[in-house]
Amino acid sequence: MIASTQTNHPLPIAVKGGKEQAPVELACAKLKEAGLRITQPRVAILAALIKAGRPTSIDAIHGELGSNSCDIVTVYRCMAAFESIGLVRRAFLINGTSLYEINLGDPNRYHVVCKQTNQVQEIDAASASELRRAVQVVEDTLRAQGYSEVGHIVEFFGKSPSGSRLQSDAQAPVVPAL
Amino acid sequence: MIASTQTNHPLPIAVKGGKEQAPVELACAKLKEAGLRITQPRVAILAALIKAGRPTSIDAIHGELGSNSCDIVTVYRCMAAFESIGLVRRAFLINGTSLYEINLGDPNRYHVVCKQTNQVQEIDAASASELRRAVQVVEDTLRAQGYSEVGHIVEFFGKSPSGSRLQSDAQAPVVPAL
DNA sequence: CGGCGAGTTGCAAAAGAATCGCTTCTAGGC
DNA sequence: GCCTAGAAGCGATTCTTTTGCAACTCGCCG
Repeated sequence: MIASTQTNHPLPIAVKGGKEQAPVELACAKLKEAGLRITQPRVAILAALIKAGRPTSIDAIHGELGSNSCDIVTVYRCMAAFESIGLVRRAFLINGTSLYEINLGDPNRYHVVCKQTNQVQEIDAASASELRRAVQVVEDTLRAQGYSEVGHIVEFFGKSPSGSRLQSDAQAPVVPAL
Repeated sequence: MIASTQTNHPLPIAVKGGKEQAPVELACAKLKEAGLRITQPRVAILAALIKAGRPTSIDAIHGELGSNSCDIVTVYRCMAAFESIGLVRRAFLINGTSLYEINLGDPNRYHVVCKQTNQVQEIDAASASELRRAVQVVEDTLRAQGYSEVGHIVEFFGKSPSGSRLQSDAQAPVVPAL
């Protein structure tokens, strides 16, 4: 069950603006739109993703779901499904593992990941948009060259000043991103 | 350039041109410079990397070394060592595995990887330099924010027009890397 | 020019991340 | 309410990368 945080859909907030819908509902709408079923595990996973609000590991999401959660394999499969319909975006760590972030339609986000804590922070808007533009140029060029289904990975890494302070902590304490 | 400073060798090929040093020698010089030993496996690996001239998988490099080669674990360890001193650059595939490319001092390269064949192609110079600039802006900003050891990953993916033609071939056979 | 020792390698085994096969379950259309 | 294709559960597996430890060797020193 998903508790009282989200009422049984008489659409309390949704209808209001006609446009602003509870994020989970919006995500579910996208699921349906893509012909995927809205199942209890999927809703829980989406809720966890939305609640996290930042790139999160499969393992962390699975953990977040609590003891009554679904199998971790299901999380893997859901993420793959979500990614294929663009409901989530993937971010990469230097070790090759990936994090997932909900995508409800906003423009691409770019992150910097602390080498020590794996804490994720967003790149400032100005730099990000310049980056977005440069990436756009490349992708357009590639499409012009005949490439299809063009995509990209962009990640930044560094020792964050706050990360250094926390470096004794094995895992980021302030931000349980992982 | 540095030719005269290191004539301590019989200089087999190197002397010939008088200025162009064999890449392998250059790489070995970098090894020594970093305080790492120049061993037979390392030389072989570097030679393979240089011969490849493009991002190559650990497995492929190991295979390239032939039957009299070193253990694949050694290739892993050497790559880690080489990367830590900047002798190689790492590129990433969507599946999280990585490729390694020799770095003898030239500016950062960016690639597009075919989703079907894993064929790697370089991004055209114009786009690449624009990208480089945008990345530079971000990294400078991060350093200004207190980040250290800043680095990044940038990869592009897509179905290449040639890749579609070759899609039955498991591994890229023809591939003019650039 | 032979010995010594820290750095390297080899081999076996382990650790992880992600995937697969197959059975059972269920969302949601009829 | 019934039915079935899609989804979830669970165990086992694949594949990449890492680790532990003994043996080896590069290259500095006497």
